[in-house]
Amino acid sequence: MNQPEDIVNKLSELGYRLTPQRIMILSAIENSNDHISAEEIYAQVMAKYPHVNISTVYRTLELLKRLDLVTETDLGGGRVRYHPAEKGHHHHLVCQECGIIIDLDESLLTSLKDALLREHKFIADLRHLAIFGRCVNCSK
Amino acid sequence: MNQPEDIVNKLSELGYRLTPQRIMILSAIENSNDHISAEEIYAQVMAKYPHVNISTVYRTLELLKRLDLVTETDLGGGRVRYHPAEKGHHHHLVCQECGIIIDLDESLLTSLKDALLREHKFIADLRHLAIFGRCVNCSK
DNA sequence: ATAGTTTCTGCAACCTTTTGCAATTACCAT
DNA sequence: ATGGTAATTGCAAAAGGTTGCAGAAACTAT
Ligand SMILES: [Mn+2]
Ligand SMILES: [Mn+2]
Ligand SMILES: [Zn+2]
Ligand SMILES: [Zn+2]
Repeated sequence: MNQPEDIVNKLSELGYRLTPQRIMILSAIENSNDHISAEEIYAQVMAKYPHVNISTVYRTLELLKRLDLVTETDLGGGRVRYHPAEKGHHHHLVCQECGIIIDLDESLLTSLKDALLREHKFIADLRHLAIFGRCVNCSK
Repeated sequence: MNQPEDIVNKLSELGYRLTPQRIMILSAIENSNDHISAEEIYAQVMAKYPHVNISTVYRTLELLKRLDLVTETDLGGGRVRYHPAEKGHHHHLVCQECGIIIDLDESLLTSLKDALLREHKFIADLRHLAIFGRCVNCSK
C-alpha cells in the first residue's frame, strides 16, 4: 500500500530528480479515486502551478509506467486513462454499443496469465485490462 | 473464407455505396499478408488513385470494423493495425522491452471468453488481441 | 438518359499524444 | 553557499487519428 511519499522516495532512490512537477503529477494520480486522464491531471496541476506544460505530464506518465507505478488503459472514449498500479488488480468489460463499464475481478485472468507463462515463458502484464465487446442489454 | 468480392457484395446488400475508394481500400486490406496500417493502406490506394484522402481511409476502416469485417489491434509501435476478420482468430504476445511479437493460438482465450459469457453475460470481442508483457529473454 | 435523394468524400480544422531542441533546474561535490 | 553537470522542462512542431461541413457521386425511380 504505497503512499505518494513512498513513490517519491522510490523515484529519488532510483536516481530520478524530484521536481515540483513530478510531485504534483504523482499526487494528482494518487488522490484520484478512479481512472484519471492526462488532461485531468494537467488541469489539476495547473491550478497550483500554472507554468506546467502538458508534455511534462505525458513524459512523467511514461516514466511512471516504465517503473510499474501506474497502469495505462484505454477504456474507450478517445483518451487513455491512468491508475496507480497498486490500487487493486482488477479489470473492466467495456460495451462497444452503449459504453457501459463492468468491473471484473483479477481472478478471471489468472489462469490465462499462468498459461502464458507456462506455454510461452511470457510474463504478461495483466494488471488493469479493458476487454471490449457487447453487454447483456446490447446483445439481445 | 470471404473473397474481396464477397465483402463488396455484402456492403452493397447492406445498402452501403460501392465507391472506388472503398473497393480499393478493401483490396489493400485483403491483399496484405499480415497486419496493415492506415498509412500503408493510404499509400497503396494513392498509387492508383491520387485524389483519395486519408480521412476516407479511416472512415472506411471504421465502417468495416462496425460490420465485423476487419479487426483493429494496437500492436505497439505508435500506429494501430488492421486485419481481415476472417483470417484466423489468433492473438499476439508483444514484448514491451524488445518489441518481439509472438503468435498465439485462439484456443488460449476460449475459456476466458466462456467465463465472461457465463458469469457476466458479456460477449467479449476476442478475435485478434495483443497482450503486452516481457518475453523470456527480456525477463531474465 | 435524367433528375432527385441521400450517402459519401475531400478539405480544413481539430484533438490527443509524441518528439527535438535549447534553456532551466536538481543534485552533487567542493 | 557556489559552481559544474546531467537530467528535466517548456515550447513549438509534428504525428496519428477524428470531425463538421459543403460539394460530389452513387443509387433509385422515372
Ligand atoms: Mn479500474
Ligand atoms: Mn495477427
Ligand atoms: Zn451495452
Ligand atoms: Zn523481449
